[in-house]
This record gives sequence, C-alpha cells and structure tokens, in this order.
Amino acid sequence: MSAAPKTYHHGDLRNALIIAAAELIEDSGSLNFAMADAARRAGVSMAAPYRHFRDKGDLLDAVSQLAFYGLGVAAHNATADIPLGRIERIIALGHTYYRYVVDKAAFYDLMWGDIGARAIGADSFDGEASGFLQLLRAVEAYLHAEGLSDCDTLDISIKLWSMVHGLSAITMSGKLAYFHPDANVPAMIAESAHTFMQGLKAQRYKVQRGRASRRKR
Amino acid sequence: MSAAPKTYHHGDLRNALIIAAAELIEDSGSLNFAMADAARRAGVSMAAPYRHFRDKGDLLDAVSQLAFYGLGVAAHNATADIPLGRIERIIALGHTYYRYVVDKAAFYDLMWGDIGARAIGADSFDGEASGFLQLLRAVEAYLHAEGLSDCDTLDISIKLWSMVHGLSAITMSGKLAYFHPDANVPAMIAESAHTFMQGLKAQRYKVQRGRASRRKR
DNA sequence: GCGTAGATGTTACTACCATTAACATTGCGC
DNA sequence: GCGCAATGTTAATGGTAGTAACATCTACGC
Repeated sequence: MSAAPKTYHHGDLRNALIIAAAELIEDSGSLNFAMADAARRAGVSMAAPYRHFRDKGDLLDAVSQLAFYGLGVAAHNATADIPLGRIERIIALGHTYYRYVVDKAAFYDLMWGDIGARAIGADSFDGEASGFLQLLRAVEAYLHAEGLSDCDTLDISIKLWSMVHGLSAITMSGKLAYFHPDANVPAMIAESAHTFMQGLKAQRYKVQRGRASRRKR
Repeated sequence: MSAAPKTYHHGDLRNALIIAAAELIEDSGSLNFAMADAARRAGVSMAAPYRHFRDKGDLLDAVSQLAFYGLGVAAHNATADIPLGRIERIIALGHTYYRYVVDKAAFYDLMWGDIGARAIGADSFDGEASGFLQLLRAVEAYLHAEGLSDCDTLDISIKLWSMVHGLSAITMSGKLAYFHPDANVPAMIAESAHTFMQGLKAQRYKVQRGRASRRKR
C-alpha cells in the first residue's frame, strides 16, 4: 500500500493531516502553522482538508487528542514497573506529566491553550482519560495501602493533578524562573505529593481524635 | 484635555491601544481580535499601532500585564480585612485567583495562553508580582504564626499557587466538569490549603522526632 | 521666537492565509 | 455496470499582519 500513492483519493487523509499538523507544530514550536502547509505536507491541495475538518480549530482539536494520547502512553511506560500502592508511582506520573509538557512546549499550548475561548466537546476525552485513569488507579491503590480508604480518590487525584499541572504551567510561563530561579521542579512535585499525603493522614488522625473526644471547638 | 481630541497626534495612543485591545478581548471572549479593530477603536489608522508595538504579540504582552495588574488589585481588595497570619487570608487569595480567571476567561488565555511559544521578558512581571507578593506575605505570616518559620516561604507559596492555578486551569478547560461534574472548586481550594498545611506540620513533627531519636531508616 | 530632528500618524501596498464555490474523479452499494 | 456520495482539484474572495514612503506635529537647542 505504500507503493501506490498516486491515486486521486488519498485514502487516509484525515490521519495524514493530523500527523502533518502535529509535525508542523512540533517543528515550529507554535500553533501558528498554516492549514495550507499541513495540506502540502500531506500531499494534497489546500482545500482538501476541509472535507475532513470543519476549520482549523477542528484539526487542532484532533491533534490535541493525539497529544493527550501520547501523554497517556508516556505515563504508562514510565510507571509500568513501579508497584501499585507506592507513592513513587504517583510521583512518577507527575514527573512524566511535567517532562512531557516541558519537552513538547508546543503541545502544551495545544492541550491547554485557548482554554477560555475554545468550546471543548465532552467526547474528546477518550485519549486523555487514559492518563488520568492511571493516576486514579495509582491514588486509589496508595490510599488503600496507607489505610486511607475513606478518602475520596477522585477528589484527591484531581488535587494532585492540579498541583503538577500548576507547577508545569508556571514553569513553562517563565514565571517560576523569575520568582525562584534555582527551583527544582521534579523535587517540588515529589515534596508536594508527600506533604499532601502527610496532611491527609494528619487530618484523619484529627478526625479520629475529634470523634473519640467529642468535637473540638 | 478630553475636549481636544482632534489633534493629529493622539497623545496617549499606546495606552489607548492597550485598553482597546483589552475591551475587544473581553467583548469577543477570544484573543483573535484584529489589530485593525484595535486601531479603529482607538481612532487611528491601522498602521499607527506599529509605532508603539513591534507586532501583535507585543501588544498582547502589554494587555497581559494589565490583566495581571487587575488580578493584583482584586487580590488586594479581597483580603484587605483578613488579618495576616490566618490561613483564611491565603485561601481568600486562592478564591480570588480562581474567580478572576473564571470570570474573565479570555484574560486567562491572555495571561497563560501560548506559554510554549511566547518568549516572556523578565521585565514584564512588575504588575503580577504584586499579586504573588501578596501571597508570599500571607504565607510568611501564617508560617510564623503556626510555628513553621523554618519552612521555605517562597517554596511553599509557589506550591500553593500551583494548586490554585492548576485547579483553575483544569476547571476552565472543561476537564473538571468531565471527570467530576459536581466538584466544588472553592471548597477544594480551601481543603487543599488545609491539607497541605497539615502535612507541613506533620513533617515537622516527624523531623523533630527523627532528630531526637537518631535518624530513622 | 524659530527651525529642524525625531516621534508619531497616514495612505497605499504586499504577501499570506482561511475558507468557499464550482467542478472533477473515484469507489461502493445496488 | 450505474449512479451517487465521498473525496479531491482549481480558482476566487475577503480579511489580516506587517512594511514603505510620505505627512504632520512637538520638543528642544539656539
């Protein structure tokens, strides 16, 4: 099939365009690629893409899904051999997230840029769900292993995700380097996770104490 | 001075353009305003802006500073009557951040969009510094009041900022609504702060215990 | 006061790009 | 095989960023 590229119909133009766009974004480091370039790279005329994508934003959404999918794969690879139940697994997920985002800065814009303006369809999350679900599983296992089963896994996972995402965003924006030039982000990610989990345990003890001796205050 | 607008030279075009752009962004809810529109709104020809801004991105940077400045003002107003040293002051800063970002979605894109692509000058932080400095002061006072003075104020402030920024970003992206439709973000912000601070205290006790009885493990 | 240099604005132009319209080819269901 | 829907093509439209060449004003030395 790779020997018959001369047909009038491309055959898999939609995917070819997604890949072309992803390459253009990665090469130029910016989302400002030209629709025409993506078409050129896929070997079709510049009007062809509009048979598959309503407009440029539509194509960007598709590439965005690909980027989230790549994150999910990276997360899986990075944590495959760290046992469930250990906090190291959660931290490794955070480090993977951070590295993925920083290494592929343009992808960050793709995944998180124009958040205020873009209307995001609920059906566009299948790919990324994979990454977040990995976090959910790791958190659930950890909470169970630490005797914190009464905590809300979803709630805590989102809070952990927020920490890592926030640190990544602040780093990428250049603001971290401005306020704290010698910050060590991976270390901060690990520390945040540890501190947060310590806090959960402390709160649990507190609640238990409170329960045992009437409620304080 | 408002009675003599008919001069050939505008007099304050730079600021007029910044305000015009901010209004266009807020009205349209998108960063995709036309340079020509900003010029029109300011009452000048479409080439005039280029005497004051190298290109559109340069103008956007200026508006971004304005947005961060507005955040600083909002933060100040929201916390003026909450005493230093109380965690409520830190939480109020988080809530202000969240509300500002969600209320002005287009401004979010302005402040945090295109992070991967835009090169941000170190001199562009004066305005926003004000907001972050307020957090620094609140955290420092709290740590002191709670006997946690040996903690690193800057490090902890950045971690708290990250949490709130991350929650805000995930909310705005629509992903929070997808994974956790009935999440209460302000409550999560408050909880995160409490849990984190509890964790700091627990870690301090741990260190002290460790110190008293040789180092464990 | 005055005259000029540089700052600020204007009009006219280029080049590019997203998107659409009208037309061409192809493959698939019948 | 036939016809229609899907998929591509070329050609045009309209809009935008940015530049060039020219115009006007303002500030400042004198």
